[in-house]
Amino acid sequence: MPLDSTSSLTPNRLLKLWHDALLESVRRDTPDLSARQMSVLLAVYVVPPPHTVRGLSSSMNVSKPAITRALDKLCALDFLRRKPDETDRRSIVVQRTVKGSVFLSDFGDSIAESLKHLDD
Amino acid sequence: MPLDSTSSLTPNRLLKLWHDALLESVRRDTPDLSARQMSVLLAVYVVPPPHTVRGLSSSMNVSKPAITRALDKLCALDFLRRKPDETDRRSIVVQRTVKGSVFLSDFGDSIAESLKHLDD
DNA sequence: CCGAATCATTACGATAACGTATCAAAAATA
DNA sequence: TATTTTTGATACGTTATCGTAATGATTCGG
Repeated sequence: MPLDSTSSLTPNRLLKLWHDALLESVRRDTPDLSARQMSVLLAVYVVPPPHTVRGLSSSMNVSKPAITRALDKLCALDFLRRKPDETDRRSIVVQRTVKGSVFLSDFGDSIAESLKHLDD
Repeated sequence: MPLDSTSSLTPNRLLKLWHDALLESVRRDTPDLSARQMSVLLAVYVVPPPHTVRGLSSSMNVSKPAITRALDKLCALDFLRRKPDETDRRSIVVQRTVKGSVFLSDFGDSIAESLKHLDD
């Protein structure tokens, strides 16, 4: 029997999954990112490149300065990297880093763990 | 074939699910809660009562003033309610509200929707 | 009883994030 | 080439949250 046929992921159970995984990340000493910051980070790792400030801004429906600030923090954490766009030097390209990959990979594992113990 | 046997919820796919659902909540005009605030709200709705400040504080590994402040915001939104504990009048009991139930119910539906379209 | 412990909250100064307006630099347009 | 547009970043004042330390109220223990 496949692991995911954890009875059926109803909205209520998904809410519990969200709670468990979120609680784990709040408890841990991991850098606590706002919803926006986390959303930016995930976008870069989950959505195919390239990623620019204006692209993230429009897809998230958030002002450009807010994206710039989120990038400031995520770059300071070394979770993302800004790289000048050679073809259009007004733009920058947001890239992944090893540290960011590890952070999100751990987070993904944490969600999977929460899913595994959803009935405990 | 059950809906949830969506191939198999690997950590990477769970990360994408998290991204999609989080993006939806960032995009929407819904009140944006910090991770801690969301965690408090979810705890009250997902974990069996009773809920007190000290209980939330210790389970989340967060200072009591931080919980009080989160409650300030969540009560202002009418997502939670403080009720004096009759048996021990030093304590308060945190309770659910209709508005909070609706908010979380909608959020659960949103996650379910993201799960449904995980492969789009 | 009366001091000590426990509960939630408030005070405080520091830090972080917000939105709007503006900026310099580069590109597109004319 | 001169003007306009676009891009990402900064400036500015405001609001929100933080952690530590106190505060008032209540309960517990001797």
